[in-house]
Amino acid sequence: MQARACATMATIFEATARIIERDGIAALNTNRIAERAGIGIGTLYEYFPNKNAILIAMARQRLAKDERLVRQALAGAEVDQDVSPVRKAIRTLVALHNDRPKVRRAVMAVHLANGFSSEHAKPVQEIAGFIAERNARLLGNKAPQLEGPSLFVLTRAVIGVIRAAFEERSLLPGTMSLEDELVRLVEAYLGALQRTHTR
Amino acid sequence: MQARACATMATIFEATARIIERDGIAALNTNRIAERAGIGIGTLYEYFPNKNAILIAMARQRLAKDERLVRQALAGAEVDQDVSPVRKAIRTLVALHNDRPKVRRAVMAVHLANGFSSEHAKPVQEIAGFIAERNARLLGNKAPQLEGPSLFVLTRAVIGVIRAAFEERSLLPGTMSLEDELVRLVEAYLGALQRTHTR
Amino acid sequence: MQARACATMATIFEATARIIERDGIAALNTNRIAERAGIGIGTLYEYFPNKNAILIAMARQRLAKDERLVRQALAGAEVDQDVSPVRKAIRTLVALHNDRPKVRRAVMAVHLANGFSSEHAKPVQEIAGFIAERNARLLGNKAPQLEGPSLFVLTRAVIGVIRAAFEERSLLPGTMSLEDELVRLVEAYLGALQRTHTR
Amino acid sequence: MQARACATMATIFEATARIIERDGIAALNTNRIAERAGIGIGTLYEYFPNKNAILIAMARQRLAKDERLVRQALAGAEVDQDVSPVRKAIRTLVALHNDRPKVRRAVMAVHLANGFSSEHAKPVQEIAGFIAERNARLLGNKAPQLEGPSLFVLTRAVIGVIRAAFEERSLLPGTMSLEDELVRLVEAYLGALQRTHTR
DNA sequence: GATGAATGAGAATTCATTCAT
DNA sequence: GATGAATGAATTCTCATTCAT
Repeated sequence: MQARACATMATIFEATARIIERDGIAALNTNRIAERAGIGIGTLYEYFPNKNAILIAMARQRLAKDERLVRQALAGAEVDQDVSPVRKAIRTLVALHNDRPKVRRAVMAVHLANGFSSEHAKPVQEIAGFIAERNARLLGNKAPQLEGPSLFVLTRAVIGVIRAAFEERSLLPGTMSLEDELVRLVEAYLGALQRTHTR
Repeated sequence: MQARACATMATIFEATARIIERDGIAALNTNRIAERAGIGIGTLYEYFPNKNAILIAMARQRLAKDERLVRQALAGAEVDQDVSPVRKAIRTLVALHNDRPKVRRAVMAVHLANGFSSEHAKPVQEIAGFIAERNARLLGNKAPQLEGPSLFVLTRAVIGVIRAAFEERSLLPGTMSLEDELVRLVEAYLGALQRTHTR
Repeated sequence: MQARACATMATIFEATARIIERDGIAALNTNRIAERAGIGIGTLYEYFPNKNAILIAMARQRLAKDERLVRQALAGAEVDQDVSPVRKAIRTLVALHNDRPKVRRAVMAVHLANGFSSEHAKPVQEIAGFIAERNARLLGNKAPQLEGPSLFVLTRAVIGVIRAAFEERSLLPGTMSLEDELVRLVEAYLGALQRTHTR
Repeated sequence: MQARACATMATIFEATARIIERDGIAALNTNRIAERAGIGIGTLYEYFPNKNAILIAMARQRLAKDERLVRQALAGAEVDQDVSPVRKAIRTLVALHNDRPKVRRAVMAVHLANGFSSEHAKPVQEIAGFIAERNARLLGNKAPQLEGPSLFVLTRAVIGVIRAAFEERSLLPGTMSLEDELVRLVEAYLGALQRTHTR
């Protein structure tokens, strides 16, 4: 019963994603979702109170996945010392945006438009916290103080760049240089913070 | 006749802006715009082929204004040596986002959703170019090479942060710290670039 | 469910017919149809993709009825030898045009304007085929060769006259003479054909 | 001034015809006519009280031309004895329908829909009258009595066939057989009439 | 729990026509 | 006599949502 419900929801999500990918978000409507999902329109409303709720649920699912994968990547970075955790995190973040980018964009736009914008930064905030903590451990009190405004700026800068890279269909996403420059940006900023703090 | 047409367009823009501010973009429809603008619905369609076109025109007007003001600010920075051009540019950019933020957000979202995303970065690109040039002048060949990926990353990081600050209704926009941290971000990145380049 | 759907479609047809009869085709619009049919406008669009489709469906229904009735009449003519099959067919055809002539005219005009003009001649073609076959049976190889151009000319002449009689609101439709003259026209032409053929 | 007015009207007619030919009658609207005619919309309303009036005037102009040309053809037939007047008339009639058939169809449909259907048969009526008279002259009282119902049937049969040939985009219009069969139809009918009358 | 026919408020857009210049 | 900006009634059609089965 619970499993059944989850399966139905997954079907609804998949149908929605496919419509967005093929025909754009403007062509998305509840009847179409139900049809493609192979369920009755009434059933759809059994699972979601309204159309928007579907999109928002999708966005949240995605953000949760982001968080999960980023955590995993950082945990892996602990072990695998070849790559810096910053680079690892950024690489994961870029990869996440590569997964069904059109759907991601559309779904996030709705999520945002509905005022849940703060939820967006959570996964990145996660990383930042982790890195700050790690730095504290390694550098002691010489660690950059990552909090409040600086935390905000760093995290939003990173997501801002990644999002722009995908939205503007620039050629960057495929390149290594996007990752390189983002790493540079983060490390430069962290360095600057640290210098201020130490002084 | 030309002046008249411009006035009508301005009226339409103003009506649209007011509706967005009061009732949100979901409540925006052409009949309402015409009504609030005090013109016939037919007249509205004499000026714009469809609803979307109004929003896109507004976004473009806004971006043009951004560019103009940023240029002015940078020109002023030449004279007034108290404030660094980077800070001056960032201050202007933040100020621009403070002007009717709800309208800006809505209008830009449509502009973006219609595939004009590349136009968004133009004003910031402008600044970056100016600063790069200035640096080249002052530092000679030690100046950071601002182009391609690094130009992209820097500009999108800045807009990303500013946009997030407004969209997430954080308290930053009012504070000095947003500006401070952005300046730090930009200068740190430029510094890092320069170091790489020189080495 | 199937029966229900048919009933709804019949209701829509009836409402449409009544509006055409009372106020003319210019006054016909989907909202009015739905209103008179006692259904929601949305329901109407559940059954027909657009306004035109309703009119075209009506025309087709009518043409199907024509064919059915003409077939019946010809079948009856086999038995009842008092009246020639030509006269019987023409009588039926005239009668069919007498049934809601205003609706018929309007509906057929749309059908025609949408490029389905070839469907119009089907019922008459039917008769022609029947008569040609009968003649062949009775007269053997002396029967007039009714095919290609001559079939076209004969059938369109008959419908042309009947349509004109109704469209021009002439007094003929009520009279016996319309029928008499049409019979004369058909028999004269068939005779001429036969003579050419025999010679 | 008078000449000027006629020229403007001709321009309006030509613009209307072109729009009908290119985009169909559904795409015809007064603003477009004015634009294509290179005149102001206000000017158009100086010449015609409303949109329909334009189409009706065009239909009438065309019918007048029909009549003129048919008269000329018949007059010519008096002299040139090689071709029967019936054939000559039919040939002219077919030729007339070949001239901008799409425009003719559209314009006549409107003319008809506005209740001027009786005007349609005038040119053909003309011919019929001429032929009847000629027959009377040649055959004396043995001539077929062409009047009332028989006149109606003969004339409408001919136009019905020609119109169908063009509307159904049959291949006939190019062929000789259309003309041949029409001549056969008319002569057969006239012959039948004469036989009845004589008996 | 599933269904899907029915709904109707509401949105975009058109276009014949007017009238002040 | 010409113009064309302005008009707004009217129309088509969409789609989120409901509710009886």
